[in-house]
Amino acid sequence: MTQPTMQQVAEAAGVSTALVSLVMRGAPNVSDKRRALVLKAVDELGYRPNVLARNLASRRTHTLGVVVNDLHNSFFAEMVDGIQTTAAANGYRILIGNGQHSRRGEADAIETLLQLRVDGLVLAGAVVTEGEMERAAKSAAVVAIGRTASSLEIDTVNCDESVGARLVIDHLVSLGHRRISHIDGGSGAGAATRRQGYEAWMREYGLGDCINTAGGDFSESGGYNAADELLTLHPRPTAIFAANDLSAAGALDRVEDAGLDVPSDLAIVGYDNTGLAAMHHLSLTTINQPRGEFGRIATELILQRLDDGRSTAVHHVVAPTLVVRRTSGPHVEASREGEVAS
Amino acid sequence: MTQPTMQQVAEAAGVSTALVSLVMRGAPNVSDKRRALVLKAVDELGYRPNVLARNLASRRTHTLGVVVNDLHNSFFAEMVDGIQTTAAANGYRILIGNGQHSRRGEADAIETLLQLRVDGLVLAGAVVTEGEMERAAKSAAVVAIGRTASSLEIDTVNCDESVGARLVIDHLVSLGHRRISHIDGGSGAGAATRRQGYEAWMREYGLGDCINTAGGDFSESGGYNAADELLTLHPRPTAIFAANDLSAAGALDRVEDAGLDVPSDLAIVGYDNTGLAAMHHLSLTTINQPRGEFGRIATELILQRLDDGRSTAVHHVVAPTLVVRRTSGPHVEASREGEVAS
DNA sequence: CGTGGAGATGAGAGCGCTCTAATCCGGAGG
DNA sequence: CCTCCGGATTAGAGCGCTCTCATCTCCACG
Repeated sequence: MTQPTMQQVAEAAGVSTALVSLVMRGAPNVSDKRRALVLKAVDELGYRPNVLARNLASRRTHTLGVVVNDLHNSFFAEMVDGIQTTAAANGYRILIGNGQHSRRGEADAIETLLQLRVDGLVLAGAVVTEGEMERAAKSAAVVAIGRTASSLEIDTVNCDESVGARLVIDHLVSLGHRRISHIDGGSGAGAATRRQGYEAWMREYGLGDCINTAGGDFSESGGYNAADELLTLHPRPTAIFAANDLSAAGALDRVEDAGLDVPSDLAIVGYDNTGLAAMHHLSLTTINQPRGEFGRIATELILQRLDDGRSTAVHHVVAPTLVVRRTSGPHVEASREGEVAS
Repeated sequence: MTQPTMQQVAEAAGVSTALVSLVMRGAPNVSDKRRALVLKAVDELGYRPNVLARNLASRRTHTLGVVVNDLHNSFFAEMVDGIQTTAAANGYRILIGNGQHSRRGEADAIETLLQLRVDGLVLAGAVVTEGEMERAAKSAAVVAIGRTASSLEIDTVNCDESVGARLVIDHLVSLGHRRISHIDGGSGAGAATRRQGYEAWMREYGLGDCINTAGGDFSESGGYNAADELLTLHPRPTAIFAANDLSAAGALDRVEDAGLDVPSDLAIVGYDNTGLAAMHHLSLTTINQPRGEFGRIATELILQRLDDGRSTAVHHVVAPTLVVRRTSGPHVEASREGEVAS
């Protein structure tokens, strides 16, 4: 279990440890002869550099820490892909810390990563306080995805939720909808901005009177209950804009239970473009956030601080896009006429 | 950006670095007076122990590496929770490496973690070769989840797929089904054992004649196409056992497109009990694997090697359970009678 | 054949911590 | 008041590597 050291490799190859170090780091000024000698020894001994010692001595880990708020949320997976790809392309490795969905867990993960002396830290959907982020920023380059930060030391990457809301309203209005209700995300991350965007764009279209928000909590059952509430309205809304896909799915359930047809009786639009939305079964119109892009940009921001020495904060805002699927369609007055006729 | 060291803390507190070290590690034989002195200095300087140096000096990292094959698969999230909880309870922290769904990515992640000198390594759904696992086992305690290993150095944790298949067949047969078809997972992990279990238990019930497998690939569209194929059979199967939830969802789609009712015309059972299956909209009967349990057991196996010095391999097999939801119900001959009547 | 200089190699001092062995200290016991 | 003892404290030698200099090679050039 005890591993060979650079010292042993040096002895086996008949050179100095400094030379072995150079070879291991791929330095250019090493003769082919010695390089071969060293590599042979490395191979025979099964030598594996001790990153701990290396990092300690070089005061640089070339490692980025990624703290995800919740591993269960597949939203983060693509983000991590983007981070990992960009990091690898620049000679950095990544280490993932799991926030376990709590502020405490997140703080622990950050601490662990900082103790390991990561060069940079990507906080994805972090719920820790800004103070904790600033504290972290004293030891590493920090970028937060999906939240704001006012410190000069912290960069951010966000999606323009207002644009997202606008895309939804634009889409629905162009389909002839006017009574567009919203199912919000309660106190969840991003819920407030989405709701504000909804209200702002409704007013922009002169539909201030039609603004109507039912309380949700980003969950399926929350969406179900909110839809239940919306269905009792007179006149009934012709479209529902849910704050995320899961609650849209819940709403869809409730609406279909009521015997209404989606989208002809009622259109439903979600948010996030999760795997769920793409399922044939649901085929939900939704807003897509470029998650891989988030990761890529976040990583680049860190690299700028690390390698280019930038020291002012950059706040990146990315525009979301609309993905049209089955659950949205032209407004049809059928159901209302039906009511009148009966 | 440069961080305070133990040296500085010692000076500030007017004690030796050795004493600071003792305080940081919570040693018992330190007077309250000095301890307070040290903690005060730590706090004022914002000192954070350098894990790199600590690990280097102590030759122990108290860190477990977790390599997940694919972060996108939420299957692993619960497993990681189990690992993390158990590890934390025993004074270990975890670091997650992402295999990026490829053998190469996995090998890289393993190498990174080993270079960091993790004490143990949990390979979740790993696709690396056994040789690579054995190589890793030379440097850390290794346990593989969801695959076999013959080395004495490697423990494993697996689910008994045969029992899973049996639970499904038992359930369907007890509901009166006989013509139970299978949608398999092609060459995916676990697909073969699930298919074999299906066939074995069908024979056990004397239903060898009804064995019928349509090729899938663990995907939604694969399930859809397989169901398409199964619906052309005469007589048509009355139940479908899909190798995972996603293909079950695809099958469900196809079956409902055909105007058949689930479960009265055709029952559908999935496998894995993913979040998908739990959705009200699908409400899929499926097989649950105790994922958190996997993680817990895997971690305990590692701790046994690490702290108790076990040196023989242990292969743990866990039993899955059946989760009955909406998509399975008694066999009703209605559709067939309907055909006869027309 | 001597010389200069660029490229290749080596010596050695840390990096920040742990850990062993040695030292210190205060009070119980004589 | 001295001795002794055990807990509290410290000195100092590493852990395995990097990095700065110093040194050594070797060959083109005069």
